[in-house]
Amino acid sequence: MSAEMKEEAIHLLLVDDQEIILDGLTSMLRRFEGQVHISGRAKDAVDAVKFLEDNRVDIVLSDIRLKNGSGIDLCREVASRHPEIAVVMLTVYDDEQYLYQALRSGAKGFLLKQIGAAELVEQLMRVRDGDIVVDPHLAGRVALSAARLHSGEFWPGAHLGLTQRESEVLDLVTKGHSNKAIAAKLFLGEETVKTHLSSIYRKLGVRDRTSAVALAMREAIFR
Amino acid sequence: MSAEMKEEAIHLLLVDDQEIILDGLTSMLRRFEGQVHISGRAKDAVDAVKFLEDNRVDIVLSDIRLKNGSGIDLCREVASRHPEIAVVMLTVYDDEQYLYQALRSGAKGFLLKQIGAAELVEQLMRVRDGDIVVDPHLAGRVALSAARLHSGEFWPGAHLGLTQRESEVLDLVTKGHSNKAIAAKLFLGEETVKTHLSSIYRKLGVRDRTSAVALAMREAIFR
DNA sequence: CAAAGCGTCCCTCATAAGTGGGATTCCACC
DNA sequence: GGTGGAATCCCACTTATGAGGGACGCTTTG
Repeated sequence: MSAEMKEEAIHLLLVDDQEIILDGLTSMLRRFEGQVHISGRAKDAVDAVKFLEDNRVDIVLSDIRLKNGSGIDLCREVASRHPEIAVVMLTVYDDEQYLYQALRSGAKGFLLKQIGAAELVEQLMRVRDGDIVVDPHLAGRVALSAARLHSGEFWPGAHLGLTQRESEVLDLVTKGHSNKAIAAKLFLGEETVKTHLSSIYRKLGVRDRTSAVALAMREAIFR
Repeated sequence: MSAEMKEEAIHLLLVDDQEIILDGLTSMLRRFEGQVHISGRAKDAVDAVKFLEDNRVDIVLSDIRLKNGSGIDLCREVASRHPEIAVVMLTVYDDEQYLYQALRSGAKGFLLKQIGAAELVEQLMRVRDGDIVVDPHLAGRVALSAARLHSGEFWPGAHLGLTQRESEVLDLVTKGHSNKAIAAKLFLGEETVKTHLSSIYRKLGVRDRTSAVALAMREAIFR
């Protein structure tokens, strides 16, 4: 405890287009004044970048969706202009895709807004110490995905009983390709594609590619 | 001003599963202590209903998405058990569909979380006085929709240049019907359906029904 | 090892889908 | 009173799609 008290407070910039969130964070973090210090608040990416020019900030805590440009854009901007400043995304979107996008854009953390105050501060301190953090609620799911990807046993649509190959085919169908084009892309005969499609229709309980696409997009298997 | 000061403060119950939001609202509304008073906070619909049993509450301010049941459920519950208590939805979902659903379920207001403190308090006072309020950001759009519906000049897909008939056809295609089935449903010849489809493809810039469906669903024209 | 599942390819056949013409009526707008 | 778009229908033609078979090699699994 005393070891941590010696360290300087983390300087934060809060970025969110909703005042409620800014207020909420401020009031949450007030209880941890020794550990975190709110340097400033911004309502969009432009304001945020401007603020970083002439203020000390260790971590930018930003929502994903902002008014002028997304938090993802902000990540890239900060990563290129101020590589020493970490950006942590704080969002309601409990979505793996967003997480991956954020991390690829240089985010050092991805937390959900349902996080508690103490936990938030703890994660911020870990980021300050060089860690990359992921919200515990997402971490489990992500690890599972990663494990499945590693062993090659996971692909979109697997939960519907589709094989990997069938998923590849359905994906291309969803993108509007003809059987011939799909065959060319996958280095297959057109007949093979048809065979796969027949299996897909049987498994999905549909009669043609149109319904299959509708189902795939509704269930968010592909987009 | 003095006339308003004479009135009693509005007793609020805040409902949201995110602590940040509860904290944010609390700290926002602290500046308006004479006009609003926070009776309590709840994390889900069950807690909220329980709280209403033995506390004075004038307005329930709730998110749409909660842990146990939605804010919509809460609306119905409160409307039937405590018709004298108004429920106001406060949400990030800037979506007309949610708005309509909430109002049909008895909500007395629909506000977006991006609202400012002063405006929030003003809207709450209007609800207390019997008004039904809609966030100004949504109100314009809603009025436009309503006007278009009234004059019959609005249908899904109109913004892409589709005619009303073409939209009907595309809708049925999206639902997986064949040209023949569509013709039967709309009392048309199959050729007519084909003619419409060709126009649709031209206007959407696609080559077949599969891509048209993908586009329609991606753009959320139909689902 | 045998069975099962997957992935690949092949064939035939029926029909659905899509194109490009042309035609008619109705209605609104200039 | 003409122009043009929308909606309807028709025909001829080409191509894509899907069903129903069968066949072969490969792996996994019991």
